[in-house]
Amino acid sequence: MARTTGSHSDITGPRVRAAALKLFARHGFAAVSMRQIATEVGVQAGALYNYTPDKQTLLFELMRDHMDELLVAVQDDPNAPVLQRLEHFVRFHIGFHSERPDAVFIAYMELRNLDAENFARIEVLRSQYEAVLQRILRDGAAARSFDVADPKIAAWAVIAMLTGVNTWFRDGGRLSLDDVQDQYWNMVRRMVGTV
Amino acid sequence: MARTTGSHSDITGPRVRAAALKLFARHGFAAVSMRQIATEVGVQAGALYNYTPDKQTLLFELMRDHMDELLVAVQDDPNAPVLQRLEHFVRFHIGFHSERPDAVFIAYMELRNLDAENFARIEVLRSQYEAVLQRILRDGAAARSFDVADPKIAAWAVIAMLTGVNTWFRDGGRLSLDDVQDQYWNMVRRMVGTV
DNA sequence: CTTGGTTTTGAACGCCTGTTCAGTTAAAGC
DNA sequence: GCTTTAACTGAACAGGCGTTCAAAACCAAG
Repeated sequence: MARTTGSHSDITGPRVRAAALKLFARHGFAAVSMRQIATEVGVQAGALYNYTPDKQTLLFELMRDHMDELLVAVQDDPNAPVLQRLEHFVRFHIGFHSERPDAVFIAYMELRNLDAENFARIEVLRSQYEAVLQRILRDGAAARSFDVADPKIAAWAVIAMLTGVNTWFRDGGRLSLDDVQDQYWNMVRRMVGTV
Repeated sequence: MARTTGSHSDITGPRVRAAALKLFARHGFAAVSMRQIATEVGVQAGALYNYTPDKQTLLFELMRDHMDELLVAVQDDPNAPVLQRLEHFVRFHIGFHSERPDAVFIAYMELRNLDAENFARIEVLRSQYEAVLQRILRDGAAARSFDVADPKIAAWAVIAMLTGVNTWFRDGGRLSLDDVQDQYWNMVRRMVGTV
């Protein structure tokens, strides 16, 4: 036996995913060819197929990995004060998403390029994330800490608003991440009618 | 002279744009071929070039027409009470966008498929629309009717939130358009700290 | 019914697509 | 230093791409 450890696949594999992530985010899944990804990695197109069975799976796994990371990272303590839980969620969402703009972009833009089965899988993960915020809003409404007519819609509204940050926020711009988190937390706090 | 009136181009032209709008929204600009559009129209691919110089221009004109319509339709009366101006904007945005989901989808998703020049043109139009809401928020802040720390960011937050409606709202669903407009107006009113 | 202009066809252009695979390269373990 | 095998190349496959254009079809006006 030879070449089991220290083989290049440990290096090339991540580089393939990184190149795909970058190019898909920049130009869109359908507009990027396997040869473009290969060139970015510094390899021939055929070599990519050591790391993914096909282009569709490459996209799906990028999205799934992103959603998995998101679900692991979001943490909600049901025993904490509900206002604090909401603040934590808002700051977390902005912070987490601002650190991986490419993955976020792909996760929101390339859903329609997934086949039906993969689409359904991603949708499950997305719903699980939304459910975290819905739970917070429902608990807050039940405790009369919040005044939200429809927690589902309020959750969608908050998430859309927070995710929108990624369209303009750039590190080193006019506002620091902290500034942005403060401002959005302020807006969300009012939005849910905190009493 | 012959065949000046009643010629087919008056019919085919709009049909080409309608087919492109539908297919671009469903599958994405890069994933749709000129032959697919032609099939949808019931014509050969070559015939499309009587109606657009190329695929890129077809996309650009769909986006430009949508933005033009939007800018004509949005109406803000600087002399009206500022709270009323904001309410009108919120209800208008939701109503206008819910009527043309395909065009909205394209306008937000296909920016990266525009060449640099066309991208810049669309960005100008988008800024003009954002400026309408910014003006309202600024006026409201100046009159101490609103409490907004940063009108630019508040405008982005509101627009992102409102545009998010299109990802889930379907006519004939659980909520009527009026319900949705009411709920979002409620959230926005609180968000800007109406006094 | 002919004329003249509009609209469409259908084939062709060169190039790019995702994917496969026999053959080459190179490094780790003996 | 030889063997083994993971990693990669480079060519090929069948098919699709955007776009062009001569020729045909079509239809209203004269």
